[in-house]
Amino acid sequence: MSRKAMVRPGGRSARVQASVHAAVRELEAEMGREALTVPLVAARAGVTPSTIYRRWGDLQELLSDVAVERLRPETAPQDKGSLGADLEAWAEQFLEEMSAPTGRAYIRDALLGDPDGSNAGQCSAYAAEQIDVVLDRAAGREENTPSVETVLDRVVAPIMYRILFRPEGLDTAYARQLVAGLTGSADR
Amino acid sequence: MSRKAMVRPGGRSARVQASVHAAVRELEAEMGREALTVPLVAARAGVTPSTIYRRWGDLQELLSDVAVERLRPETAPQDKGSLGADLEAWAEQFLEEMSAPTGRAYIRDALLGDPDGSNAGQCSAYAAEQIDVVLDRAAGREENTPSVETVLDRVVAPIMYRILFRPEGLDTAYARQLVAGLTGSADR
DNA sequence: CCCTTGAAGCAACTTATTTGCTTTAAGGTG
DNA sequence: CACCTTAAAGCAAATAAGTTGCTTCAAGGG
Repeated sequence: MSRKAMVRPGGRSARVQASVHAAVRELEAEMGREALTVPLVAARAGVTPSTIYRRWGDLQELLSDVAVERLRPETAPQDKGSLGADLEAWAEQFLEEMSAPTGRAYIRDALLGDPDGSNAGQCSAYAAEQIDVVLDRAAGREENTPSVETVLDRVVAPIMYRILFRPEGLDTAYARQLVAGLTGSADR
Repeated sequence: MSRKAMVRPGGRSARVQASVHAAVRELEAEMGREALTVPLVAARAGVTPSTIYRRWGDLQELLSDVAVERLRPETAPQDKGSLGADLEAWAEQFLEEMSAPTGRAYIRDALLGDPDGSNAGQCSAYAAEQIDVVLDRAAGREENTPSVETVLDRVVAPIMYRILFRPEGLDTAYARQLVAGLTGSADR
């Protein structure tokens, strides 16, 4: 979000940004990600290509911004009554969303056009927030809780690693197994 | 390696591929990754741009191929006398290589221009091979060994996750801590 | 209400990418 | 060994993308 963050909040810039993002989403849905080009997006957004080049630099950075928006979780994690059950449910859903073809495409896009790593950092922050909610809830129940860091290392990282580097045979059982390994041995 | 794999082994194709790869490495060293373009690489390699476009599709796929080559480990893991020490040494070195700016760039490139995931899979296979050597050695000493999968989940995945998503404050202590968590509790 | 200023539009220009056709040379065949 | 076959390379023309200097617009501050 390097450039986006500098945008003036209320006026024309905001409208341009919104219409460009909307154009990306529409065209992605209509013709697929492969078919996107800057001039095409510009035309749909009613904007000149140079506006996009100047604000985003290139297609990848624009897609990265849009991808991060789509990776933002929409709902708080479900409350299943215990830390183990909450984490399990969250991890399963996370794995399912992220390992689906569209999820993987968003992750790749987010990483891709991200010179300074801020978009990738945002993705990780989303996961950390969700985990934080689960852990706070468990702490409220006086359960023993691992740290957010530990959950990131033991659950999130393996899932993401496999999605990115070994996309074969990923299923929700894997997510359950990771959570079990964590709650079972109660590390750290 | 989708396209590269189809190349006839001995003849002109192989020479072209070698000279294109060499051109990428030279130009990367001389002018930096940002400055690379297909026409530039082609000129250095003594080849027409259309050759590159037809064989690799675009600059990203070419860079991805080259990046994977550079991520291939060059030496077998050191033998430090015990599983814990071997894993620790390997993990430290892995983290240092991968988290250095050039290592991160190669990882990103490898993931980036990799439509079918085969280059990313190769990266993971390299790590798995190295770990396999360490584990075999430990088994030969009659030590209790975790599975390769476990080491990937508990050591490699967290390191890669942090490199890609949270590049702040990574040091060898982190690698040691991951290995300690694994050998200490002897999971699975 | 009028400046200031960052961002958008426009247009000319440069560079990259695609494509049809021709030529080359590796590898197999008689 | 000369001759085919064929995948891949070269070439060049055409299209498309990306860059840039300059002009115009409109939000926000005085």
